[in-house]
Amino acid sequence: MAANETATSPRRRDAGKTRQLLLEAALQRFTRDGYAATTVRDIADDAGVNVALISRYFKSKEGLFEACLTSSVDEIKRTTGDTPLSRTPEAIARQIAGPCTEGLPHHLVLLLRSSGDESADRIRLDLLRSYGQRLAVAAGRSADDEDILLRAQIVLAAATGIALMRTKSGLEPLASATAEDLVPPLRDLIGALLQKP
Amino acid sequence: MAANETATSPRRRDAGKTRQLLLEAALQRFTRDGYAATTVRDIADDAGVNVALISRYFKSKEGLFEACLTSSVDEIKRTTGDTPLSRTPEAIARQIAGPCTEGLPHHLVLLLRSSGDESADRIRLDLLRSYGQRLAVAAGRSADDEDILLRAQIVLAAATGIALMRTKSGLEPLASATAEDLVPPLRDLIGALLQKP
DNA sequence: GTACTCGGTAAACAGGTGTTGACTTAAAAA
DNA sequence: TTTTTAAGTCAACACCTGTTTACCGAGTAC
Repeated sequence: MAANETATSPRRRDAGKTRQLLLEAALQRFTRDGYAATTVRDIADDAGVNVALISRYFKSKEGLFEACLTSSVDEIKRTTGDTPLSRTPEAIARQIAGPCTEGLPHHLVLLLRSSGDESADRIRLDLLRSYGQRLAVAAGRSADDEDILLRAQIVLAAATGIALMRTKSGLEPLASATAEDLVPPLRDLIGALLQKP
Repeated sequence: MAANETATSPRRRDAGKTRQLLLEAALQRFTRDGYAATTVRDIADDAGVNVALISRYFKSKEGLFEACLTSSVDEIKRTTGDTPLSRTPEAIARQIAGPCTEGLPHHLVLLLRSSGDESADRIRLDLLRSYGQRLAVAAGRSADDEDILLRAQIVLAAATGIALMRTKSGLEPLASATAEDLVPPLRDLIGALLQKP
């Protein structure tokens, strides 16, 4: 059933609103199932709107996917701000350990999805690169240091893998571990990779 | 062009051989592009055989995918043997740091792919679970210790994420890092997660 | 009221998907 | 050789994919 439908309100006509409904539904589907496994009819049904509106508002399925990507990038930037990341491994760990249906883990998983499209790949790569640099800076190092940059990217990749494994595999105890369970090991992981020796 | 074709040999009829050709082509495709993005015609073309033979030898696309999964599981077991894993973080790191087109990283990426089929999911989950346990044992702990099991699974998830990021994102310097580059940070990562305090 | 705008709908489209069945033909058995 | 077996081929199938087109009708301006 559509997310916003109620018996009393048959949903007034509002292009902006339905555009956003489509975007949210697409974000969920693309993140959970990937690009190829998701059909435009799935997305439209989830959003409770007509399929043709995807082509109208986003030009194509790929256009919708790109919109999801940039929307995700924007929200990451909005959430974490322009300021450098929290400096302590503890704080970084806490971000990664968040619920995997929202927040950073969710966005990281989407960033791994690929439509095969070139411009989408560029968006994805740009964010990963900048996020890696900020992670290096947060560790109190220069982003020019190739070694620490590699280590920061390993942290990023590890966080993504953990998020993916948590949501998709059902591997226990990892899948249903709470943030409290995850923070201590993640703190160790981040500390070992980024802390100055 | 087909992997085995040469000008001199028009390939003799051999059910076992073509079955294996299909399996190898499917492994590559499924691992690189995922289940939904891969067509049976792609696989058949790569293998240089007729599409209909997929249905004949593996019953369906899903059957072929399952065959890939169990084949991958078998090879992991064959490679790492029944004996516990190497005990040192260094040795484990070296496995994870291997080339991402073969060996453990390759297999781990395939294990993340999903066809949505239930029995395939079970195969995947069984291997992940057992591999996590062996990792815990290799760390010199009991597999019953919930905390160390969680940490072992985090190592597994991290290794998978790294393999995926290396092959799919093109994020530098991670994407083209050599094993020598990767082993030191990975040794730190594994040591921090699994070493006794 | 009428005319216009534009968000929304329905049906069809062209092409690609996995799968099937009848056929051919190479190789082994008689 | 002839017969028999089974590996491989071909063409069609029913369905699903993303996308487009023509149409409907609620809300607004006149």
